Amino acid sequence: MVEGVRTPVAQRAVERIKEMIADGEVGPGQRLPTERELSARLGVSRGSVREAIRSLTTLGVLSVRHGAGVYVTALRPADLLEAFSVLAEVSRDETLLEVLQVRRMIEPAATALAAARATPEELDRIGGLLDRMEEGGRTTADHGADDLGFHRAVVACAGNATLSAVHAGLSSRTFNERVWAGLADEGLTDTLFQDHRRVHEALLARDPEAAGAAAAAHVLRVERWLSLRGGG
Amino acid sequence: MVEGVRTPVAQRAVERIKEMIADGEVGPGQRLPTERELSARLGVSRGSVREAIRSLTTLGVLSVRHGAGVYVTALRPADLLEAFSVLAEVSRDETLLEVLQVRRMIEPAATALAAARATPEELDRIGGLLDRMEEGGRTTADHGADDLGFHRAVVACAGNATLSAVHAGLSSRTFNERVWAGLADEGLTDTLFQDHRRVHEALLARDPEAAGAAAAAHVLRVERWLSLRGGG
DNA sequence: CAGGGCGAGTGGTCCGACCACTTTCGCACA
DNA sequence: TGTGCGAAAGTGGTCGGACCACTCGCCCTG
Repeated sequence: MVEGVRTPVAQRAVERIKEMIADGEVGPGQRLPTERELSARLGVSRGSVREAIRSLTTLGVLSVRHGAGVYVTALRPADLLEAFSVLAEVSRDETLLEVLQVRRMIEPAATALAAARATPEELDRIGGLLDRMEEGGRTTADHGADDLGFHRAVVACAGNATLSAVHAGLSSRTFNERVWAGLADEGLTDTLFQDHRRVHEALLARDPEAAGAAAAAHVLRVERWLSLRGGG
Repeated sequence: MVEGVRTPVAQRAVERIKEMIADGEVGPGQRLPTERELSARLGVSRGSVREAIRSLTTLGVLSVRHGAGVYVTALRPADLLEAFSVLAEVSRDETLLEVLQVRRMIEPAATALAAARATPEELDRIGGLLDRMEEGGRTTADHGADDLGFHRAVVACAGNATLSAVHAGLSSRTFNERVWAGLADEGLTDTLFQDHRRVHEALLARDPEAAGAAAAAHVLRVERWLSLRGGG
């Protein structure tokens, strides 16, 4: 025997469950066998089954309902990418620059798409977000959160759930708060507000190019601030 | 008491461990306390601690070494986005169109960056990939795998690990194999080879715009084929 | 027929035991 | 004195069983 590779039981259980889904034994939205039955069928302890389920739940493949059973999710990108948001959550400055660089690739294109596809209601709602954001009495932390909401709303208008999920993974509230606090120190809050208005106007005008350009300028502003602050 | 929200213990354990990392109590590469000690410190059973660890391991935040301990990963995007690759693995056709749309946003920009940053060695290697790919005797499945390698190599030249990780999550070998098989049926294999060559030439010429355009055309070709096949 | 309650079934959590693996340290040997 | 090996301690891996918390459906009651 030169095997040498001992795969953890829980890991194998993950594979087996994934197979059950891939083979169509259980489809999206359907219920998985009981933890106790899976335990018997896979020949592993219930604890290991639970670890496997926990793993797939974290990935957004399964969804657990206490007392009711374990279900396969709809397997939509949004389900699978929710976990993905830890990235921006634990990343550090060097990687934040990388993250922003990727956002600068995505957001302009997404915003351009939004200009073509956004519904009047969506545009209205975005305008409302901006109005509220510019009201007095809001902290920089609020601004960071509002900004996040604004960008997500815009990207959502593009009508691509995968895009929204990826974008969400590249954004984070805490990071945004830091950025807005930093930019406020330099008196750039109004400049950022203007960036937002410019995007909104381009969306209202159904002008993809202008929308994309406005979004690119906005992200670039943040990116430049971060790189200067980090470098010097 | 109108609380009503009973957070699962294991979930809270996840939060606590994430806090430990966010607060710098344990940094990247460092060892976490023992499962048994965490169990005591968090006031939950070892089983629940294990589920929490399993969850964070799945996310790429922790790494477990049997008999040696649990470690925090380097927390590089590549670590955190590995899990992300399940997306392309279990997605179905409708979402594949969304995925391709996102790739069409990313790849041109990434390829343009690569034109500016690629080292001669990298360009050489990419040329070698293309040579091998165009040799005789390769199946369409091989072509799909080769294509994946080509795109990943190009994106890697951009020098942005986050970008590479996101791109990897949006690509999948099995999907590529299907596409190349389908396109081969329509005699388009050579057209795709030409797409690749055009990208490579633009990289060699250090021409970002041409590189981006070539990449966009390539992805668009695949996207169009998929949407036509899906629609009719 | 409608309402409510009870019970079976499911996931949630805990405990304690033992196995598999890694690392370390001290002893015996050269 | 140096070195290599083996035992032991410590860590994660797995198991089994027990009990709690929650959901749902059946059945009894009015």
